[in-house]
Amino acid sequence: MDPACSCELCELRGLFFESLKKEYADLICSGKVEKAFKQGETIIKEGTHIKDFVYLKSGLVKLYRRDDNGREQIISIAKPFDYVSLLSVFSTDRYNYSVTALEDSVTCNLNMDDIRTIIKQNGNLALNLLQKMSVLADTLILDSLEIRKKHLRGRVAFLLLRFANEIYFSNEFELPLSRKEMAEYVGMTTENVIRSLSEFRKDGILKIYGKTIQIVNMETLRSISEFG
Amino acid sequence: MDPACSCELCELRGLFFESLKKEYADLICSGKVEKAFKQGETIIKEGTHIKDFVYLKSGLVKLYRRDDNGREQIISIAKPFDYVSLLSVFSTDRYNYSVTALEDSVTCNLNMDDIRTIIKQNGNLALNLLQKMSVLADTLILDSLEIRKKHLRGRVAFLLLRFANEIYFSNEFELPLSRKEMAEYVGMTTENVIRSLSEFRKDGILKIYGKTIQIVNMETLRSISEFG
DNA sequence: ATAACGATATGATAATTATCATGGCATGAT
DNA sequence: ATCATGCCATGATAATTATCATATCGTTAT
Repeated sequence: MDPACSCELCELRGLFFESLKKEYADLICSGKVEKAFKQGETIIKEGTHIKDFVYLKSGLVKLYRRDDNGREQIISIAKPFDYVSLLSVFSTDRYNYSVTALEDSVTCNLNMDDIRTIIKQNGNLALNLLQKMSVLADTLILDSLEIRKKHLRGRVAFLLLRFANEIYFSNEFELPLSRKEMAEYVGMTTENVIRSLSEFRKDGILKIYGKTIQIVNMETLRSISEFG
Repeated sequence: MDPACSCELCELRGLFFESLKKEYADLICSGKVEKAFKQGETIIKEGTHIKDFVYLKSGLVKLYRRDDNGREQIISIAKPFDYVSLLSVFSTDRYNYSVTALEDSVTCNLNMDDIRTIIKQNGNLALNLLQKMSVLADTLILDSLEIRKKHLRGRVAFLLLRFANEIYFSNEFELPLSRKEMAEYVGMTTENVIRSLSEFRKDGILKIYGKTIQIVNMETLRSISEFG
């Protein structure tokens, strides 16, 4: 094995390498490129030719599209272990969304041709990928339906709960999104995101210090998210 | 080859069998079950254990979820060649949506364990499935974003165009959905679907005879869908 | 035949949400 | 320093959409 290849130590290796024989793992590993991105930097640009299979080692990124009027629509927030390029990567040769870093992030890029070659010879990897892609697609679709059926306050509550419980695992966190981006995520206007946050603050559900949010009353927030 | 197995003649065989060696194709083929459903019948019920890999030979079906308030949300309309169970099938052991027939339909059900076994030994099939799943997921997500950014009239126009141009390939067709179901698909109320249709009729864009729709002015409908 | 029901349809009104205007407060550029 | 710019914030108003009430029509059950 290539001694310069540290994939065996990578905290993500299980996702990929658990299903691969050593020789294949080495091929992937030696072909990989790690890239670091600062907050705000573009990782993938919509319309770009797909060459790499990208996953996120650390940080936080947003996937989004720009519509005809130049407005952005955020598709999802991806955290480490998520396969950033997974959706488009097998369906087309160009990305149909962009990805930018919400926090300083590190990606690991694997060569797409290598991946294809290995899949053809390795059924376990294929099943593994099918499963991950299936989970991802399911999640995105269910989230989308979930958000759609809520009122504005419920959408903002939903987002805050997501950050608290599934990303930062804390009642207090710094929002990685601007108010505008939150609006782009849940399909409402910036003003109404701000208004909802202000109302939550006035009702004693949150404390807000700029981008830092402290959830004071998790239960109420939860019931607003479910319907209130 | 099993002489009773007519998969070689199936119009769908290309989707599956083009990537399989004969021996595997025979295994799949002899394990398949074809099922016929009348309009309105349930094909898959949310929460049910997944045993089969289902695809649609003929007809038209809706995929939908029931939310906590008992309301239905339609995820998509699937037409022949679509892999009805594709989304959940690799991610979980239970369906998280239901499928019912909008028209008389025939499905072909393959044994999921067989599929898994064969994928492990057949990389081309795996890549083929990955690609199809990727396309499907992409489409669902982009459609969802597309619908979300439109006003109500635009959503109804979008739906009508979809039926005319991608399903029935005609300016005149019989709606496979009730007004209520159209509303559940695009996230609006039944009354407003009806109102939009009535307005299109008054404006001379459509002729409506119950469930039969004739699109008189395709261009106007298209511009309403895009934004108007 | 008649009653009951669900789908279609329309209007009036209420609720929700977007848009527009304005101002404060940071931050970075000149 | 001050200027411009991009968030954040709030209020007033307009637009959009949902809800409620009511009626018709067709179908099915009795």
